[in-house]
Amino acid sequence: MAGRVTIQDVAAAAGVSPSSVSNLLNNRVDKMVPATRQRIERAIAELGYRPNRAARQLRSGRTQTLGLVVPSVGNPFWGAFAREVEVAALKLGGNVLLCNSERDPGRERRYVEELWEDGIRGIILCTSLPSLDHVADVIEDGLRLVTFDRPAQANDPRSVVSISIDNQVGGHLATTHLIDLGHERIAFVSGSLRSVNRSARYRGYCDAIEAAGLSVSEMPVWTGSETGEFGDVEAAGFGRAAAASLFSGEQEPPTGVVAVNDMTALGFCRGLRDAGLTVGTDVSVIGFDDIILADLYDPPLSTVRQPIAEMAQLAVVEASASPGNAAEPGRSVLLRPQLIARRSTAAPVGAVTSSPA
Amino acid sequence: MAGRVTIQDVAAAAGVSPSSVSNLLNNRVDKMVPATRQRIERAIAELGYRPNRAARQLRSGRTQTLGLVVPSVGNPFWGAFAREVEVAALKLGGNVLLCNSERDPGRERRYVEELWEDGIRGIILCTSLPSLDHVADVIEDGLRLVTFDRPAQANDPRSVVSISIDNQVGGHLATTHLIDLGHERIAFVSGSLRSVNRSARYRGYCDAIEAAGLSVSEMPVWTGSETGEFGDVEAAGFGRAAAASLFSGEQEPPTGVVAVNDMTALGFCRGLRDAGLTVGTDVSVIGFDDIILADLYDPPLSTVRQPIAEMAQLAVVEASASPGNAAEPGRSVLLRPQLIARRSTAAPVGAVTSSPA
DNA sequence: TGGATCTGGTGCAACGATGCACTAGACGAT
DNA sequence: ATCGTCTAGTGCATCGTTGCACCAGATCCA
Repeated sequence: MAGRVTIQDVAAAAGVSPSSVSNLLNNRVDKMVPATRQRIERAIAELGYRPNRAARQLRSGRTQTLGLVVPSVGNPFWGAFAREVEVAALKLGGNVLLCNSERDPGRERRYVEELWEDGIRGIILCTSLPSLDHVADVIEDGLRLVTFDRPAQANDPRSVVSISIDNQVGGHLATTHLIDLGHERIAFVSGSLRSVNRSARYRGYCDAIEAAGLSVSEMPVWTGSETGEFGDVEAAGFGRAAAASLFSGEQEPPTGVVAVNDMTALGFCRGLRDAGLTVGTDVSVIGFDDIILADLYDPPLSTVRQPIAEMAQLAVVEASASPGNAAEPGRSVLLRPQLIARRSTAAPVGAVTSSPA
Repeated sequence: MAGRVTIQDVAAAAGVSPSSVSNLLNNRVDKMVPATRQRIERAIAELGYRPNRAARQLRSGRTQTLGLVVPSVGNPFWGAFAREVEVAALKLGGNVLLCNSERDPGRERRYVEELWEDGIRGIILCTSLPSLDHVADVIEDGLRLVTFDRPAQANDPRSVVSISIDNQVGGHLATTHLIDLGHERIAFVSGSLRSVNRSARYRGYCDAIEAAGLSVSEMPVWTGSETGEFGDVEAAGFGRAAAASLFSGEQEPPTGVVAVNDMTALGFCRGLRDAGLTVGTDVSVIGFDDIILADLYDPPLSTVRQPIAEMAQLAVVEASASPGNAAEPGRSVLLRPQLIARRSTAAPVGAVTSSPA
């Protein structure tokens, strides 16, 4: 039967006290003669001893388990991220408790509090809310909170670590890509912009538009209703609705579209097809995230890739940081996104860059 | 500061012993006068008491945390399932520890053992391996193992509960759909068939083919290399390779294709496009699972849907079953899959059912 | 040689909840 | 009054680990 060997058994086998075994286990080896250490290590190996987590946590108040709060692992982007987080945690000997917030601030708060009360001291919170007020109490109590996909805000609690790509650069990258291809009427499509990263992407879009000598005010920007749903599952629906709206004939339609993420972009593509248009030929579409389906789509979707594995690794390290370096300041890490050009973007019909007469 | 109130505090506040509080907490209320019970409940509410999980687990050996072992949450199907599992666990007051096996039997075993040794007594294992030998020890020790997406096998340990759709029916459904549309040359595309559910889907395919008076031996069946990779990420690559192979001109190509899952189907569609063919017009393709992208794809992918939410709910209930009803036998639950016809399937060109004259 | 200092380790009381074995007191039967 | 029985609730040892406070023995210095 597994899980039966205790620290006492190891101590007896090695001819030392349980305290010494504990000392070894907790790296208090400075005062221990090498021979003793080896005896204990031998005993541990021979008995196949594994410390009891519950006892450890009860006594020390610490745990190797991380909390991961994502909007929904049902969304391919978050699923991919969750996987990388688990991989990274495994490397550090930790586990991951999975929570789906459905982007509901109330659920976010409840999860964070519950995890905290269960003794979990490190949480990776994937939220795009501008404020962290709803979890401020717990942070003050000592929670190591790492936010992902949400750049730091001025009034965030000091200890918070933020990991994100530079969304403004990403938005710029996507938009410039379309401009370089020759597009001059470029739409921006998103659900509500009340999220930090979305508005940053939008800012990057605006910058690029202006830098090209175009005027944002003349561009078709579709941001759903400001008060509407925020879900990830709904993102595709948004995109579809946006396409229907922008190509309804009420205004001059765009030749290029920057979507706030791949799900929205995919939905937009579907909407284009509904309207009898062809993606990549009639209209260029670029997304954001590079989810697995982007490359599978027909046509393969151009997008801005987030370095998910690297970010997950960073997040796990920060969330696992030993409380020893308690003075460690909060900070913000912005990684650089990467443009992935595929077939959903091309020169606009009749553009200068297309085949010569 | 949260998590500070102990059972002693509650006992003191209610004027009873800690034992009585514990009795209430553990539903040993048969011997307790209602007034006492109410006093305790009041105290709990007023102090905001929450039992310490670690202490509980240490003492009782029980925990509310479930282990979930999926091939990879990066795969949209597993991501969607994981989400539903978490939702169901939440309803029962439980948590979910996430593990990605990458379909590696060694990792599966290590995860299961580790979870067991950490005191977790219920695990939902998403595996397609024909044998459960690699985790038999732990099951014997008392683990409540629920397998998902893997129908029970004759020599499975008795206590194992299996939850799955009826894959054979699913394969039959998909194939019959194509036959009904008029197809007579129907391929089956899969990675290795060394998995229980895939071979069941294949059996359903065979049944349907034979039932239609056609001959399986004349059908193009593509199953990758029997010894090849098994991954979910690779599934799309398989599909693409299969399309390249089946339309290389070496043999008469199929007009309809049954893919073993949606990722493979999507990859196949991409392969068709590589070959200059149009999905739904030149070739009909049907997948399996109904992942979120199936409906977004161009054209929307016909598929066989698994009732994920219902299955997740069932799995969680079984994995959380109190050890009280220890005599409860293992069993197998097969849910019925549902055909979702979309635009990737249509009558074959020149078929009787197409436009007359 | 006595006392200070250092080294390598041990003793033990927690951490917070559990649940078996027990009992104080009420009640009934004789 | 004595004894049994029942009810409602309590005492206490225990789960496995931790880490502070302590200590025996060796070494050093005057």
